[in-house]
Amino acid sequence: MVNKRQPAGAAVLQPDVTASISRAFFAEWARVGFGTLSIESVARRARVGKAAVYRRWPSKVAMASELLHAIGTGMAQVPDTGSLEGDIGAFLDGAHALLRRPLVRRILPDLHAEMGRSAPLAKAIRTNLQRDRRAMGEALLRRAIARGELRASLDLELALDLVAALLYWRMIVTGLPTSGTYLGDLKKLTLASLKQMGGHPRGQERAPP
Amino acid sequence: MVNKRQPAGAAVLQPDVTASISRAFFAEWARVGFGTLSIESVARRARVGKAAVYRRWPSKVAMASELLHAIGTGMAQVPDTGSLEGDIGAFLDGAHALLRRPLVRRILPDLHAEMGRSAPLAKAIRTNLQRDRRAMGEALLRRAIARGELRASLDLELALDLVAALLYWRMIVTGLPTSGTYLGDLKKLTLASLKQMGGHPRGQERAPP
Amino acid sequence: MVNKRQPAGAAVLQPDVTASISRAFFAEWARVGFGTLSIESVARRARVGKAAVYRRWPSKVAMASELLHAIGTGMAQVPDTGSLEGDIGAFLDGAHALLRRPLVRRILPDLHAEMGRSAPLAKAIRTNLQRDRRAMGEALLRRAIARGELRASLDLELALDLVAALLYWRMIVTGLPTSGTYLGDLKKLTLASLKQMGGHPRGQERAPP
Amino acid sequence: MVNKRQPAGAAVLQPDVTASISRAFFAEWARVGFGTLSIESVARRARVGKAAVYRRWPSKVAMASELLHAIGTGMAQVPDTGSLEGDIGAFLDGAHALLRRPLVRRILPDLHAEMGRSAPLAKAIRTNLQRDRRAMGEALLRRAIARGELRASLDLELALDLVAALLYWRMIVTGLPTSGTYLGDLKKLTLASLKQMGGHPRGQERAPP
DNA sequence: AGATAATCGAGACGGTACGTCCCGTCTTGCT
DNA sequence: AGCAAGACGGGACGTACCGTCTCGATTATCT
Repeated sequence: MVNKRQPAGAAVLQPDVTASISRAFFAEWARVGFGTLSIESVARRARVGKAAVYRRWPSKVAMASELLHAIGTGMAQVPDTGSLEGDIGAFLDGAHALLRRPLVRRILPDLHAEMGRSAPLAKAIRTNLQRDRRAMGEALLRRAIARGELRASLDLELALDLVAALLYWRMIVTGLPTSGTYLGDLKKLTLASLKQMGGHPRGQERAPP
Repeated sequence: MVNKRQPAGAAVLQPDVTASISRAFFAEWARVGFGTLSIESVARRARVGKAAVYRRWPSKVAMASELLHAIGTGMAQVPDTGSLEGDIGAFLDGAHALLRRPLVRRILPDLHAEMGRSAPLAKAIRTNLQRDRRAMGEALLRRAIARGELRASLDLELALDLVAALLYWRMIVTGLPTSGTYLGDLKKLTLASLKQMGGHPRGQERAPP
Repeated sequence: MVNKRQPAGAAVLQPDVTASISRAFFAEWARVGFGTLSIESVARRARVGKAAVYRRWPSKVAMASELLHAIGTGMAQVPDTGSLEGDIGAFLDGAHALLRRPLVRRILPDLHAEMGRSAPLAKAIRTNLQRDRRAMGEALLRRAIARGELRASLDLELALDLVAALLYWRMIVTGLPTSGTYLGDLKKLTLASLKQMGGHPRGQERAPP
Repeated sequence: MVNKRQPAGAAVLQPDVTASISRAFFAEWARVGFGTLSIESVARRARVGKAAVYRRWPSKVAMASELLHAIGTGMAQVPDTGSLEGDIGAFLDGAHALLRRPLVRRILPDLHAEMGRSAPLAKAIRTNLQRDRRAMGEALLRRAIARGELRASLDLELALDLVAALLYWRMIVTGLPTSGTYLGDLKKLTLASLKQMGGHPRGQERAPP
């Protein structure tokens, strides 16, 4: 048995207090935005003293970095359905489901805006979340190339942007609705565009019938 | 004869004060974000009394709406170069130049985040700026259809998203650099993708050589 | 003949505007006190533009000095009834009537307070008003000495203070009421005290019966 | 056993902050007058947040009332030297010393002026300070009557006014200096005047030799 | 009669203070 | 030691006025 006594009267950060703060943090973020977000309001919502928050994280940015990291680790799931069409479909379905959650819709653009302002936050997010997601996307594309579904000459950078950009733009930036067929059409467009990438552009220049 | 007399001794808001406030407003926005932006700091930076600001706009949101509108009106320029390739190139060049400006890079994602929170701001922006830009984009595509460069069956919604989304994603969201060739490759990709839209997807399914 | 032409089309400060401002000035002074008194509120009450006030006086203190001087000149009336008792009675009756006026009750202590703060105001008041009143009091006492009603050896300074101090203290400082008999008793006390001044104090030391 | 527990973690107003505010309050009062006195300047001078002031007193008047009361309680000292001459001398010496203090010279007339304007302040001061001082004065006079030094028939009201009025008038209202002999002469005058009060005025009417 | 210039009201200007609210830090006393 | 409660210095809120300054419109004099 481990004799790991705390130095007499030593208390330990209580996990349920931490969890309560974490929930309150994201709820408040979604409600008022990162800039306006105050530790005090988080503590109030978590029914916790302010000191309990500051004992855990030194700042708002540190709090966001750590909590987002904890969430993000389980998020970059690689599907590998066996075909490019299946992989793209699964990826877009997942992203669609994620971006439909109100909390995410509110927090994501705010996070990107704050990253433009706070270098530490930007670094933390880019190295912890975006890198993983980008690596996952690259793997997906390389598998398709290996299967012969895509040309080896395609521009990976551009292809990755293509896969991610449209859904984000539609759902987060424009705020327009994604009608029943939109997601399906988007899948088709993405697939078709990927397939022609790396080819000779002249081939497509004939006027469509 | 115009009977446009002021009511005797009426003082008038001075244009140079308005201009100074406007400059300070955007500078502060870029610096701290919309949520944290305080009227007091704007007035201080503009070397102006707080009352001079409140005399002009009742709130931060009203201020943003009007000032962005004033800026945005001159922004939705339709190029009409005579060919789809030229139009797309001109549009992306313009957007690229715009998104390279530091002030815009800071403010744009913040604006989108705030629009998700403030319905009045969202409405003002969407009806004043996005509607115009979207209309301009539609006109561009319809001209290309009329010229026979694009199929009449293409999904306009999706096509518009395609044209706008990638550059925004790359420059604003990921924050990654747009290398010398990136913009050119993006133009080619956009053009090729547009041209195949509305066609039978099966035709492109043959494995690339 | 004096060739004192105005430079063609010269306008002149309108007397009724000046009078209206003067009335409003004292009314406002009585209402809020000198420190809180603002030119703006005076102009508002006088239904006059702010500039009309500033065109006449450069400051609040200058305004008070000039207006009080204009009022005070007609105030230091020497009665000369032929006897000390008559003179003292007349003086105290006059002072009593003056200090009963609400405007005076309000303004006088405020003026004294402000004089302790503003050297220019203090100088203006002391040389314009207090000097005259003090001279008048001295003349009154000297006449009584000449008549043999008072000793020549009495201390003029102290005697003057005695005549003025009690009524001011009672009416202005303590704010207690001056009952019907108070003023009469005060006259008797003042008279008796003056008469014994300058004499040998031992004479009065016998115990009262 | 005293059950005076605070409700768990209750914070308590810090006495040194209160003292700092009090000092700053009187200093500012003496500097600019009660009307012009701003809470903000008091807080600034005390190097304290505005909230720390408002946490203690709801208004300027309440602040003045309480602080003056706190000061005034230790002020109404009854000397009781055993003789009227000694008592009067001690009282006037004390008053002289008090009225010589610059802070008092500035604040006192301002306080009286403000009392004419603010009923709550007037009530607070009259019941807390003036009542005590007046009671102390009455006791002094009654002792003298008991000793046979003064007539029982003298008018207490008038006598009290006499004792207090002259020094206040001289030092505060006229602002004239109190030369070396002035205070001594004043004592003699006061004493002599008191002794003759309540007697037959005719007895003193014979012309002084 | 017409020209002219100072005075008039109105009000925008840069400021300061209001009294409230909330921030992040720090202290206190209970568990 | 961890916890809640809350006082602390500080800063922004949006309003109300401050004294200064700038307007057209008015008005009284002088040509």
